[in-house]
This record gives sequence, structure tokens and C-alpha cells, in this order.
Amino acid sequence: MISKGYINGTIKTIVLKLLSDKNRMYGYEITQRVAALSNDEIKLTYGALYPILYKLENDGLLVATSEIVDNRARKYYSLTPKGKEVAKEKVSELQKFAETLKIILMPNPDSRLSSVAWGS
Amino acid sequence: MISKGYINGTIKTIVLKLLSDKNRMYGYEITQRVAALSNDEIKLTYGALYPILYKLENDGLLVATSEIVDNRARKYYSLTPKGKEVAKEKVSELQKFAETLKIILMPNPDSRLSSVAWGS
DNA sequence: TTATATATTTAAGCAAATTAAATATTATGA
DNA sequence: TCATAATATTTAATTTGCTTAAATATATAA
Repeated sequence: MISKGYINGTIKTIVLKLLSDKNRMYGYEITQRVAALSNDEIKLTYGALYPILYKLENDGLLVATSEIVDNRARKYYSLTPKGKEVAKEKVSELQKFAETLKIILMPNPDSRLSSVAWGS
Repeated sequence: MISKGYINGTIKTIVLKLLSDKNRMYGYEITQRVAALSNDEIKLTYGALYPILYKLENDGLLVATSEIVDNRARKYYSLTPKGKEVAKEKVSELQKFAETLKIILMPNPDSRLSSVAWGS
């Protein structure tokens, strides 16, 4: 399980990305999908996810429709046109960030040369 | 400039990584190095960085030595043996997280097929 | 009948970052 | 020479964002 802190700030974008791939999802489903895509390394907590869904809805990026499925209440979320736009931007930003992280964390072949290789 | 939120939770690990590559660095230098490695996309704020340095020192992962260079006060930080161990773990965790992020954000060739491809 | 899985809501508290101001020296450009 | 930018650290107040945890409710498997 990846240290929780790393997900901070990325949840909103991850939600937008999943809803870009599948046009209707409910909260619980989103948590399961993230767990599956991450081999159970990332578990979204409900306390984090649901308030984010409400905020995205409030910001006009998502629309919600409630349904009863197997006697259980479900609330499906979909991207609005504005949500689709924002999703593109945010996903692209986060991809860039992931690349940047990789560069920063890149193994340094010989750290003793760092002052030569990188300037002091 | 990458949205600030994404760096959240990663700063500590980034600091440990930079100090793994270069055995003595001071705070300001760390901010410059991160900016350089990220093409100015990531700017560590001092309000975030310095308290983290104090915390790492307090936790026994860093040792600090103050010097005067060009009449300016500088505080150099180095990894302790414990800091080196923790740095390895944390860096490896964050690399894994970056990989996981990439997978989650991976462009979906045809999102209309998602319910077939991924199960509904 | 007990636990696990499904499904959402939301309050209290905490951790981590932002913002911003204080302090001080050196270098550069107008 | 005057102002601004760059160098360098500190730290308080505030805000954001997440964790923890409890409440609520149904279905299914052991």
C-alpha cells in the first residue's frame, strides 16, 4: 500500500479521468476502479471521495442522477461538457507532473559525480 | 506551472532524493534544483520547505551545519545513515506511485468500449 | 447469525501546504 | 543612486484537503 500522502491533490483529477473513460459511474464504483487499476495500492477513502464529487457537481463539472438498483440507492455521475474540457487539461497536467516526478526521482548512476554533472 | 496541489505529500521524499544525490545542500539550493529539474514547473515554497527540513532533522534523518558564505548565512543539510535508509524506501515508493499514476491516466484508445474492455 | 460486500453521507480533527511578512546582504540595471 | 532582483532563512496565521469514524441500510455468503 502506497503511503497515503502521495495521492493528495490528485484525487479530483483521477475522478475526472475515470469519468472520461466511462460516461457513468457511481462513487463506490470509482473507489473499486482505482483499487483495481492500482493493484490495491491506492484506496480512495469515502470521506475524501464523496465531498470531491459534490464539489465537482457544484462547480458544474459533473451531473448526478440517483437511481435504485437492487434495492440500493446509487448516484451516478457524468461529465458535463465543461467537465470534459477541464478533465482534458487536468489529466494532461497530472501526466506531466508524473513525468517530472520520474525525472526528479531518476536513479543517479554515480552520485559522487553530481557536482560535476549538475554544476555546484 | 503545474497546479500546486500535485506536489502535496511528495516534498519530503523529493528532499530526501536530492540529498541522496548530493551529500550537502542548503534550503535555497534545494528549491533551485527542483525548479531546474522540473523546467520551472515545480516551485517549492519556503513556507513548505523549511519546516520540512526541520522536521526531517528532528526525526534524525538529516543533520544541519550552519556556515557563513559571502557574508550570508547558510545551513547545509546532509542525510544521516538512517536518512539514507528512509530515502531509499520513500523514493522507491514514490517511483511506484508515479508509475501507478501513469497507468491510471493512460489514454484510453476508445472510451466507448470501456464497458466491454473493463467490465461494467 | 455473523461477517462481508454493497452504497452513501457527513462531522470532527489533523496534517500539510499557502500566504505573507520579517530580516539581511549582494548584485544589477535604469 | 535608487530601485529591484537575487540570495538566504525564519515563522505565524490561515486555509485546504484528507483521515477517521460513526450513522444508515440492504444483500449475500459462510
